[in-house]
Order: sequence, then C-alpha cells, then structure tokens
Amino acid sequence: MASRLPAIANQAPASSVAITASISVARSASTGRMPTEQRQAEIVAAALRLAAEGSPADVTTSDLARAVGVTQGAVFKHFPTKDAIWLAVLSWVGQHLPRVLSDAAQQADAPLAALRNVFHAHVEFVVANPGVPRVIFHELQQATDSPMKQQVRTMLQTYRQLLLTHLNAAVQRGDAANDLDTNAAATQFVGIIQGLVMQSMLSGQTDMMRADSTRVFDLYLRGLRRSYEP
Amino acid sequence: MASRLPAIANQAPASSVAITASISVARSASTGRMPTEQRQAEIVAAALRLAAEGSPADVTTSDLARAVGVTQGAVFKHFPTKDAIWLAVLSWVGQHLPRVLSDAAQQADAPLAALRNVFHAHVEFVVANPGVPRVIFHELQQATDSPMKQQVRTMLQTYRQLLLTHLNAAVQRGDAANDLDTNAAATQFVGIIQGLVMQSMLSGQTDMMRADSTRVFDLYLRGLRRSYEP
DNA sequence: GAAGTAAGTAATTAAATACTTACCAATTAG
DNA sequence: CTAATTGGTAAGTATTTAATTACTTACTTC
Repeated sequence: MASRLPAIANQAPASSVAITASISVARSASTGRMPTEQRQAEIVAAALRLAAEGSPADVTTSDLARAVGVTQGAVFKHFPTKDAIWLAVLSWVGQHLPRVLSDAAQQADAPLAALRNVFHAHVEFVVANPGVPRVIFHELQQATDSPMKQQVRTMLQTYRQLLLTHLNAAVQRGDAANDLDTNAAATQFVGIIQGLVMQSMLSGQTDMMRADSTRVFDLYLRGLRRSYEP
Repeated sequence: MASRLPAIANQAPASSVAITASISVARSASTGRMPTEQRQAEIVAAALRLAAEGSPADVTTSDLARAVGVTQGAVFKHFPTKDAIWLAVLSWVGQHLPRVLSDAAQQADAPLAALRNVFHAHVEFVVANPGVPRVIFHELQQATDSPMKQQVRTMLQTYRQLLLTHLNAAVQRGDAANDLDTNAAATQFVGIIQGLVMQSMLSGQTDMMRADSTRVFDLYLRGLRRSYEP
C-alpha cells in the first residue's frame, strides 16, 4: 500500500490547503457540519466505497447518508438528485484515471515501455479503487444514453487515443510489426484489462488481478512484435 | 439471420416434438393458457429479450408478464421468486453456450482452427443473444455469492478448460510457441471477448462486434505463434 | 450583534415493486 | 361425466426508496 495512486479514500486535494487554513471548517468538522464541496467529496468517496462492496444499483441514499454520518435528507442539500451523485463519481474517475495513465506513460523511454507502464498503472488504479469498474459496468447497462454513459464513452475514446499514440510510435520505431493493426491492438489492450477485472470480480480477490497482469501483458507484447520474415 | 445458433427468441427445443404432438397444448395456445414448462420457457426468453434492451436490474415482474401476455401475478404460478427466473436464464445459457462452443471446436481439424471457431461462435452467440452478457455482468456485481454467481463461475471454469485443451494441443503440435503461458492465453482469450462485448454495449451496435472480431483474433493468434529463434 | 445563508434534522410523501390471496375457468384424469 | 388440478385474473399488502417539507442550528458578514 505504498502506492502513490489517488485512491479516493485518503483523498487530500490541492484545495485542502485553503480549506484547512480556515479555522471555521476545522471546527465544523467536530460538529459534523461541512461546506458543500467537502461534503460532496465525502459522498462521492462513500459511493465508490459502497460500490466496491456490492452492486452500485443497491446503494441507496440512506446508505450514503449513513456512510458520511448525516441524515438521508441532508444528502439532497449537496446533490439535486441521486443520478447527480453517480455523475460526480464518474467525473472524479474522469479526472484522475487519465492523469494517472498519461503520467505512467511519460515515465517511459520507449513506446512499448510506455504501454507496459499504462497497463500496470491501470491495474493498480483498479486494485486501489475496486468500485470504479463496478460503477462503469453499471452505467454501461443502462439503455438510455445518459450523461454518465456519455462520460464513459468519452473516457474510453481518450484512452484509445493514448494507446494508439504509443502503438503507432512503436510501429514507427520498428519495435512493433509494421503491418500491425493498431486499432485492433488498442481494442485488445482494453479487453485484456476488462477480462482481468471481470475475473477478479468473480473471485472477489482483487489481488489475483495484479498477479496475473504481468503474464498476460507479456503475452500481449508478443502479439505486437515484428513477425519472423525470412 | 441465417444463423443456426440457438437464439432463444425462435427457440424450438427438441422436446417441442413431444409438446406439439399434444393437441391440448395447441388449443391452449389459442386461449392463452399454457403448461408450465412452456410458459417458463417463454418467461426466460422474455427476460433475455428485455435484458438486451435495458439493464436486467430494471426488468420487473410486470414487464415480464406484459411481454408474455399474462398478468403480473401469473408469473408466480411458474416461478417461486424473481431470482428463480434469473437463475433459469443462466441455466439456459449454461446449457446452450457450452454446447455451441464445443460443437464449433469439434468442426476444426487443428487446435488453432478450433480456437478460431470457438471465438467466432461465441461472438455470434452474443450477437444473437445480446441479453446474455448483460445478465452475467449484472450477477457479477452482486456482493453475495448467490447461486447465480456460482453458475457463472462454473461456466467460466468450463470455458477455460475448453480453451486450455486446445491451447495445450497447439503447443504440443508445434503450432504455438513451446514456452507459451497457456493460462495467460486463456485469460486473454476471455478478456478479448469481454472487451468486444463492452465496447459494443457502449456503442449500442452489436454488429460492430462481429466486424472487429476477426481483426482482433488475428492479432491474438500472432501472440501464440512460435517466436523467432535464430 | 443582527440579519442572512448554508447545512443539518425529523417526519412525510408518492411511487415502485415483489409477492399473496381469493376466486374463476379450462384442461385433464378417473 | 365429474372431480381434481392447473393456469389464469383482479385486487390486494408490505416494503423500499428517492425526493420534499417544515423547522432548527451553525457560521459569516456588515
């Protein structure tokens, strides 16, 4: 747990400097009263935490209220509807995950190394925030094209773009086969993560995911490599 | 739609011979009255159909009743609880999908060809029954280890076994690298399907899945092949 | 320190929804 | 033919749950 990844549980945002500077907020923390922004963050964190334990569909506003220590009605002082809470959760993911991934990519000196970093960063992110894939799965199942579904779509788009950049660079440098179908490779990359997540959800042990990830990614790399041309 | 796959919609099971042989059943079809077995099958089919359109969590017993043309209360003449319906749905999948897959495998003359057949058979099955992955995703999210979750786990186990058999055979024959991590290859296989399903759920077009599947599987095969040894 | 605003409570409401019960008609069995 | 069984209806009931309302308390500002 020496991870530097943004698990929302121990979230201490940049704005916390300004917040803790104010004595009033510190006092309000003792009385249970909090400024909306802080309470919203708490509720979002609680939503992710509860989603990790069970189905997001079963998380009620009462559950959230209990988790943050207020009454059910108070939740609606900070969010207009329940949907708005899930939207905020996805927004949190949309802000943090891409950052983690691109940071991981930039710490590499070669395209394939960047992909490996992205892969492992993503796995670590999911292990640290097991609620995230559950929420995403849940939204994906909705029939209507809700704002949340759009958010997920946009995130995936961005993700694919990041992958394609490095995949194309790998081809350019000759680290990957020059006839590589980079779009298929991106799809496969996402799918592999997906599959790891699903299997960890089945077993209930997120650690298994971390263990398998290396072996599976090695296999993935083999598919990218230049094929033998006599 | 010339597919011979068991889409539940146009289900005509082997037992239908016995059923249609009975005049009484034919008459009951006109009055809306049906023997339990037949009605159960209808309800299961309706559940899968409705799950394909929206989230399985949002499918109510009233929805099911309306879909098969009876009142809500009548549903409970055929299933003791709502959970029993989903269990029956998973049971249907558990009976048909493995059969489709192993049939596909047996029609091949080489291990890698068998894997390709399995892959495409699975994709076709999902395209024909889009509700299936949704139901499985839904059950996966449940915290408790329900009978349904166990059913899913067993199915995946069987699936992996089928894959491993052919993967090992491929290694044995020299069609795949002899240092291939077959367990990782099985995980990856499942993950790729997973990823295709997810992306088709995002876009709402199941056809996209069929189109991408070939390209993605080709890439998968490259990862299995014997690596270049000078 | 008076006035205004933000964050909280407790109680209530309205809508869904899984499941039940009382009764009825059709099919089947003896 | 009659009696039992089965599949159906119509009308409940109990529970859950998102959202609201009336009111209170804490904090900020002028």
